[in-house]
Amino acid sequence: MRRVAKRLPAMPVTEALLSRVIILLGRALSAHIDEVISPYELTDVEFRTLLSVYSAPDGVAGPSDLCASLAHSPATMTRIGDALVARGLITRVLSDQDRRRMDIKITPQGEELVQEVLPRMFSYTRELYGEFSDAEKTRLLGYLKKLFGQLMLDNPPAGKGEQA
Amino acid sequence: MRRVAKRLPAMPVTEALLSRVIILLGRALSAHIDEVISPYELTDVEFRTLLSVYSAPDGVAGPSDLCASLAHSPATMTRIGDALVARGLITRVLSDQDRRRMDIKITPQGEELVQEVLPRMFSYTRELYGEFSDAEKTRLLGYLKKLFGQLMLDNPPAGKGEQA
DNA sequence: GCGAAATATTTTACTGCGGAAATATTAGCT
DNA sequence: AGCTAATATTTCCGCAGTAAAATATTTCGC
Repeated sequence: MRRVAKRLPAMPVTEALLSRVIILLGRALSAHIDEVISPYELTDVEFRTLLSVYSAPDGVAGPSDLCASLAHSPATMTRIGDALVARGLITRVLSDQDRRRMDIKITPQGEELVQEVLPRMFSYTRELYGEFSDAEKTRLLGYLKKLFGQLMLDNPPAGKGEQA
Repeated sequence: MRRVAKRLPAMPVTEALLSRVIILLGRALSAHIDEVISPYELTDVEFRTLLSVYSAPDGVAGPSDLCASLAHSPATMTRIGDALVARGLITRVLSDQDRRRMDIKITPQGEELVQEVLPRMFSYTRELYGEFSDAEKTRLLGYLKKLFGQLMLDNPPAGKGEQA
């Protein structure tokens, strides 16, 4: 990147570097999540979907709810559901009130898996920010949120999921 | 996420939130890059490859160099090269010194494209950090680098490209 | 109540990105 | 010369995701 800067002096070096590092960090963090859940034969989106069901207000959610909060198409959500049902992690039955809908619930095995996986992520996450003081973490989060807000101004203000 | 925290009090909320926001930011930034280059009918990896060639030390690079610095497989790099050649943005000829290698050079049209696209990215990038003072940007970058360093300790220290 | 429009989900067919393995060619070493 | 390693390409395949059509059900206006 320095080499690019040499050829285009108008480049905002620090800012471009910031964006680049954020992108790389995002990828690395995603990759780590994949790694933690890979032994369970789940993809990241499957796991995140399971988490959404796990934490759903009444323990029930419909595919459309999950589509909205996870930003996937209905077709994708169907296949994710198939996978989770096949693994016995969720159940999917027709809703009594509205028989167009499906009621998705987590199974005991699903809860068990979540409660087994999340602590592993937590310990790694804690380790990751071990060198940060509480004040630093707070300040970093503030910066990131500010950036996020700026990014959502012009860009599609389409809700990126669960609103932090 | 708050709902998850309610069910698992052991969760490091701030830290998890930090990681989540970084991932989302990374995706949003990537999406914006895609958006800027989409009128040129180039994918992000094609554009990044073009940039690598643009800024290559002697204006020449081989597929294997690009593979290493952009973390792609040889097969992928061949196809990226095909696309860039088809658009007349690079040339790819057998090296004289080593006839296993290809010498990839950027064409005038390629340089033109880079010099047309980058300024657009720059102006957006500047805007993005408009609310940040120099000191804040520096501090943010410091935090992110610290995090990056921590992340590269345990994780595959496999070089993530051009070393910032 | 009954038909039309709206809603929720699934199915089908397709795209795009990326990689692994096999192949061909060449370089370097002894 | 002959063997091994390096370089790039081709072929084939898989994964993840979507759009649009198909299906089933509910809601609303009259």
